[in-house]
Amino acid sequence: MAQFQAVKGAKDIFPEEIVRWHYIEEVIRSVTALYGFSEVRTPVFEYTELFQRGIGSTTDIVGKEMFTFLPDPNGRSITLRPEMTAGVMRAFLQKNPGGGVPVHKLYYISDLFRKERPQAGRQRQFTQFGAELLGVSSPAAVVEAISLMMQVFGTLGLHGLKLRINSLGDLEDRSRYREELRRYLEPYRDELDEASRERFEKNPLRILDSKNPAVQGIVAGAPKLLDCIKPEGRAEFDRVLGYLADRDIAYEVDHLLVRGLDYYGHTAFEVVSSELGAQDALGGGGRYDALSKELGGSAEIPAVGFAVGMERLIIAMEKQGLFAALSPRGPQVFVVLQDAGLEEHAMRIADRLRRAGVTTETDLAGRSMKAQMREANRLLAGFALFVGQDEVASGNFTLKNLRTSEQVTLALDAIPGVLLESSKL
RNA sequence: GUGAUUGUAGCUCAGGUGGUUAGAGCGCCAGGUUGUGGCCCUGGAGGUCGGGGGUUCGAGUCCCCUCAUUCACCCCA
Repeated sequence: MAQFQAVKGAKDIFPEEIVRWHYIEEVIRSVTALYGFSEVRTPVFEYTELFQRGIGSTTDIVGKEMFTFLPDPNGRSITLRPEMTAGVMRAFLQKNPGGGVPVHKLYYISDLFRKERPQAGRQRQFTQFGAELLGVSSPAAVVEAISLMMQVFGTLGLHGLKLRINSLGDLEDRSRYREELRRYLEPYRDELDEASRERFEKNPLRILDSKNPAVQGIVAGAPKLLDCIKPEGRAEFDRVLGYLADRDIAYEVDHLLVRGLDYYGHTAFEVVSSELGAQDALGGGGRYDALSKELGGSAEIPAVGFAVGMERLIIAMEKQGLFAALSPRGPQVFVVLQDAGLEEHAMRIADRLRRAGVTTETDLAGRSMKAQMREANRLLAGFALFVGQDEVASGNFTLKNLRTSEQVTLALDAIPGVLLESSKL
């Protein structure tokens, strides 16, 4: 029988890599705290309609990438969450049905599921760190979200990132622009690729971010979305840009940036890294004021948020050598026993050391002393404690410092103190 | 869903035009040191050559199918 493998697009994470996750998570928790964000956890699945309404039924995510199933024959269709924003908004609305609540600042580090073909920086189960600011979407709020995201990157030591930003305007602006774009593209219709021709009908804005060089050439001369935005919207966007400049956050206005999810409006942004290969977006976000009503909320709740791909973050950090300082920590002591007959003594001693707060490893496989010493070395143990007939009889034990190779003989009671003292250095 | 790529020991990989018992490095185990690691030396274990079918006297090598991997497209974090 063939051995089982992890499901396509799903990854196991072992201790060597977990230390990286812990490190990044720690940074995220401390930086979000600086900005007053608190963690939120929502269910991994939601009713399918939530995503259809929230993300938009014409998007690829909803159209072909969701893991959807029926829990029982007559049950409602359920979907493993492909993103977090819709779920967080749903949770918020469910908790605060009447609205009229103060601003909420929430962050999450959560697993998501998308049925895509895996490739570099893309998995079917993946993790996003993200933050949502609910109740305001003022220029100050937008900049707070962006600056939180950038500060996380900065604290992690990432460099060479590019922040791209654009305004998508409101619904009216966009429909006006849609027509203008169609008028511009009409003459080039035959030169567009098949996908773009289809988008011409359904969602012409998405032609803008095509990767096809021929299409990019055509699109380069297209009218700009920003020019179709009403003066108020334009003024707000300029304030966002002003605040960013004030904060020394470098950005680049990208007229071709249109986010793929339907709920975005006004300011949208993304951060790309050249370390990532084809899937170069490290994070992205924007305002989504329209989402709350789309999900049945009684009032429109202004909101801004962003999401960052954790696996991509790890790839980029790895490429920049930012994990070098993460040194593995071994046990403070390894209890080495002379022969298997002393196992009981060794276990008792290990127990005593652990109760005293000393991280302790011991041989569990009844192996030779040489093998035990090798194991101690492999585990990067600080000390070896020898347990033999003589020690048990006399109550005095040999403790060897595995860095310096120095040995001392000590009464058992003195050992925890020595070990705890030495690990402070 | 489409295209390409790769699949040989636990890991990283060698194995011109098909030819006898399939190799290396690292790792693992043991010994050299009958109570002592890291270095060194010696030895050992470990392989349905992804799976199935075919061509052939003979297939790791050639052909077909299949599964899996990786990268890219689509799209997105």
